[in-house]
Amino acid sequence: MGKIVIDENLQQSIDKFWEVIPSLWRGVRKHIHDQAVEDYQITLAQFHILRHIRSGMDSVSELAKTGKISRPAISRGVDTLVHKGLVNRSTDAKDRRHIQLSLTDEGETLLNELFGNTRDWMANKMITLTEADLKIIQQGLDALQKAFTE
Amino acid sequence: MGKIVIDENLQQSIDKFWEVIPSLWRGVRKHIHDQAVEDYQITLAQFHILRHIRSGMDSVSELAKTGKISRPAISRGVDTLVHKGLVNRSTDAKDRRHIQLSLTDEGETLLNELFGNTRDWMANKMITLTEADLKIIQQGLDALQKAFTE
DNA sequence: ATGCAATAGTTAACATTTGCAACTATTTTA
DNA sequence: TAAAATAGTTGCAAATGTTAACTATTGCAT
Repeated sequence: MGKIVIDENLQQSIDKFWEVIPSLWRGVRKHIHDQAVEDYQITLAQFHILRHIRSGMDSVSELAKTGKISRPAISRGVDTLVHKGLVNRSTDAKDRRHIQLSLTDEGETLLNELFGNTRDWMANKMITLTEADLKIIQQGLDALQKAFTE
Repeated sequence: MGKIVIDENLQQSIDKFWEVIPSLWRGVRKHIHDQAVEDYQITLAQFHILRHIRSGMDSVSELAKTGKISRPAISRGVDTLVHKGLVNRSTDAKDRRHIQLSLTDEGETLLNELFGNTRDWMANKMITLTEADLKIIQQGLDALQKAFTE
């Protein structure tokens, strides 16, 4: 964690990251946001709860920790999703403090549609790229993943 | 904007994007957030306003449009930054409706420190990569940029 | 074994933030 | 030149977040 000598190549990679990723990510989020809000009447925060539940997180505490957001806030978000019929709460026999969260069929469907539409939107943009470009993108993302998840 | 046939390579690139970028970006944001809030007492929203002002946006409307956030919200965010002495407001002689935004020296310094620290943090992670990996990352980001900014 | 600490979740009270609508001031346009 | 559009701010209501307090359950230490 000490002082680092940053060589030119490394510096350029970081610069490029900041040049590309924030605006790209903003665009993706905007697309999802518009879809979620206009077509499905859920907020972006609620969407992220759904997304994380599908990715395997099944407790309020877990969602709060990864979302860097307080438990009460998540608890309320989950509550509205339950009222919308998108999420189920069920008690865990192993640990009766724990309330297991899962998507309803409707929640699953909604998320699949949202992701499907977003994937098509992204594909529409990326269809202009060559096969070689696509390979490079995958390799570049792999390298980033390797660096940032250890 | 019609139906698209998504070939395997394209599909894999999109999958990889979703596998890597959200969690990576969340990590970066968390690092910045912790820095900004704990060391400089500004919120993440305020940080993004500062960042966009430095990148050349000099009006409330412009910030609102790219930030996908209402003008009143930006107006208030700018107001607190002005009170903190990080942003200047000045009237534009060419168009007197327009209030030009700029960073004060203090705002500039704060942003430089924040970015510097974040860059060091990223470099610390990426120092494990080979020169070839770094080149691939740059090329991959270039390709993504090409696809998503038309 | 039992009592104390920790964990999971919710609720209450309060503060912050956001968005919509309305308003002023200025510029564009028809 | 009158009407429409644009830039920015402010008031108010709604949504969202945080801390503190509370219940229920489990883990642990003596």
